[in-house]
Amino acid sequence: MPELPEVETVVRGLRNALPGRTIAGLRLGKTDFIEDPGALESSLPGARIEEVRRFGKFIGLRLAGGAAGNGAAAPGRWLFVHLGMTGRLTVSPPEAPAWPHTHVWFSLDNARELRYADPRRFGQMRLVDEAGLPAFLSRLGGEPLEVSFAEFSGAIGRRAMIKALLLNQSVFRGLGNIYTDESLWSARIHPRRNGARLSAAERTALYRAMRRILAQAIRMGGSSVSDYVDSEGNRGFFQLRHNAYDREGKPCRRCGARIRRIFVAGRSSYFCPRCQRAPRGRGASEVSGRR
DNA sequence: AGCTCTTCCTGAAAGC
DNA sequence: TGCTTTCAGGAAGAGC
Repeated sequence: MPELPEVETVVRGLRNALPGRTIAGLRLGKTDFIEDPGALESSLPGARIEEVRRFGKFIGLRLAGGAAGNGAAAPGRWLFVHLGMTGRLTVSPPEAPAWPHTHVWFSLDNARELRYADPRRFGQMRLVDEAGLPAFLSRLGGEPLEVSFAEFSGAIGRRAMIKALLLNQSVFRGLGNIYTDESLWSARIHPRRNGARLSAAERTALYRAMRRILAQAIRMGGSSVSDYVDSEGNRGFFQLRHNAYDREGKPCRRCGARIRRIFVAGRSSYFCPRCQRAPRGRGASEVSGRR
């Protein structure tokens, strides 16, 4: 599942290949994950890719030129790509075999292809013009690696389970199931703890853990637990360092207790029942079913 | 405000 | 062995 470190890795790769290139043409397969497929087809050919940026889990390609639809020069705009769970955005020679479920092919002006493959099509692709950018960004919280401790502390000081807060993209943008579980394990905080009830020491530990883990994961090229590969098709290695995520029944690397899995905020949550003490009240460590 | 439930979709894994 | 069923999960929307 691509989260912040995986998307950052993809973006760094795309930065080596895309800026300055012009989109010569594009071909679409299934389009139900694209907000307005017609807009892509009619206006992207001829557009130049100026910049590649990451906004949380979104990959943003800043474009200039291309058709505006009425013959006038197109305004600046962004093509946003979200990889969902199984999306892959890669650059390859046109003759290279495509992954199964490739649905978008952008031919570039240097005989390379930018391709988007996504078996489950939980990804997204949409065009946003400059005027729409503030509205797009307003739905997203701060970047986890850029917010100050004061901002972090304020954002999680809410009456909701800390796991739900960290996953909520309007609180912070870019965290997903893997990095929330890893951060909470590292900071010894149970996923069902109430954000507003975390002590200053716990908030500090969580802030530091989150930053350290994200930075380390980026250095290792992200976690490849599902279909994730970078822009060149390579897998990441951080999955080898996971301490909690996907380790149900395995010994905690800190205390030896068995890692458990419960559902919190509608997601699997892996944690150590000994290191991460449940909040007082209901049996928060009981394994609950879903649906 | 914030929770649960549902929907989207496919392939891997479990079940029979 | 082989076919069928179950299920995970990011985001968004509905309903409570």
